[in-house]
Amino acid sequence: MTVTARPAQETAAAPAHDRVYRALRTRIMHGEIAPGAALTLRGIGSEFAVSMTPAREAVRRLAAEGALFLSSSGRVTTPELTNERIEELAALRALLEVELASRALPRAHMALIDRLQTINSNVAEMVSKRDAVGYIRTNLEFHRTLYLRAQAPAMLAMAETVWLQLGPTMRALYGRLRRTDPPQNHRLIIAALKAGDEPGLRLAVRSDVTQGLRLLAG
Amino acid sequence: MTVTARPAQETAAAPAHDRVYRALRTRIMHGEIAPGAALTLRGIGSEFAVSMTPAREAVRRLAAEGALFLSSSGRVTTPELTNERIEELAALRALLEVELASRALPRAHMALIDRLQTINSNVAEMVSKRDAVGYIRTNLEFHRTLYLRAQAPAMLAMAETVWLQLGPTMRALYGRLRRTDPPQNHRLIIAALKAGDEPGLRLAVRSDVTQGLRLLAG
DNA sequence: CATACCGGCATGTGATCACAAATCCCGCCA
DNA sequence: TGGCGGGATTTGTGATCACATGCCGGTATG
Repeated sequence: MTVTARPAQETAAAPAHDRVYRALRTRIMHGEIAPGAALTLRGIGSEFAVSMTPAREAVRRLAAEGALFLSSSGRVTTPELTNERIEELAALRALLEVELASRALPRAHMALIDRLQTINSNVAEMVSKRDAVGYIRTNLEFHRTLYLRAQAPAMLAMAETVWLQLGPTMRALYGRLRRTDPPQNHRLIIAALKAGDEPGLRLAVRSDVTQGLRLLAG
Repeated sequence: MTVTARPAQETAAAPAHDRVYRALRTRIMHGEIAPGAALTLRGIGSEFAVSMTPAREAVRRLAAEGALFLSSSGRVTTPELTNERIEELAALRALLEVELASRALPRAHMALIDRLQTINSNVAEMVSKRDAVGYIRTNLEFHRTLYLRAQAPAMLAMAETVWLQLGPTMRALYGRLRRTDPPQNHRLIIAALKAGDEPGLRLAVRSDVTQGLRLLAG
């Protein structure tokens, strides 16, 4: 088939493997797939109406980012993380996101803070609706919006890779915990941004990032 | 063709795409390819006596790790980093490797320190021989040997990803700077390990990781 | 009733091919 | 002499196929 040249709308005319990659990536990052779930190349191919070739490329790419696990025989599943691995990834989030927030701080003007507050109200809504996927999505949007201001694309890419790896597990985790209180740490982050309080910001981000992942230790 | 089932020697019987991936990865990480150098799928395929399919998978995997750059039309080159990107990657190295070293410290016994000293003498030899690739290789071996003790595989994988991205640029950088003095920071690292001095270790690692990358700012 | 064997099916791997588009190079014209 | 157009070639993309292997059933046997 090759590229059918979208009549309009699309500016890039994305190749098939890229469309598949992006679709799967979003699904995994948002926790729409359970940990340990199996995928097949032919299954992916038929779902997106492509052959095995682009499906394979998308899967390889995701596996390289740690978003998928390839068994020794090549079978594809979402990763089932051990507690140790989860703690390590949480530590990575803390390390990377504290730095990103710190770099974003001097560039965070009122317009950005307003946007963060808007997003945060969406987060609160998702929490109250107990919409796990919606919560993960808006929560990541909150963090990404802040970190984009850091002007550090490589660092942001690494943070997103960690989110990807945690995706399926996040879903399982947030499904387990029944919370309806709004995200308190997000308010601390916004307050620290307003005050230009860097130590406070670092602490708030660290708490926000590690809070949800701690409860599995019990 | 498929797998020809190695008679012996190999424990894993690596698939073609994996062999290609590993070979290219080593080359790139060790700085054996110049920044901006072009690769072709057919070229890679014929070099490793495989078809385009495994070559493509290896390239995609490396591109996902940032080791290769794919132009919008799909052309494959090693990345040409801007100064900003190099500084960001150096900051990432500092962030990740300081943490890894810190986690390795409590587990660093004499046997490990001895091995580090042996590796370090190899580093010194490479420096005196002005062997850029050999220097990069032994230098990374020094760091990896230390960080393996941190028992943090995800964090180590991220650090290696950063090394990969810097590979081609490292070569160009170290080729430019004519140094023959042995690695002073490595000695500081070893001394801090012996003394169990965590702040000193963090500082030494940070200096070692950022030193070589600073000179481009001038 | 548990376990080991075995056959069929599902699945990943790699080769090959057709196609489109990007790139390159050479000659032409101003 | 320098820039530009156009055709040949290079190059990535995606589909399809043959094949080996691994997985999962049933069945027979202890």
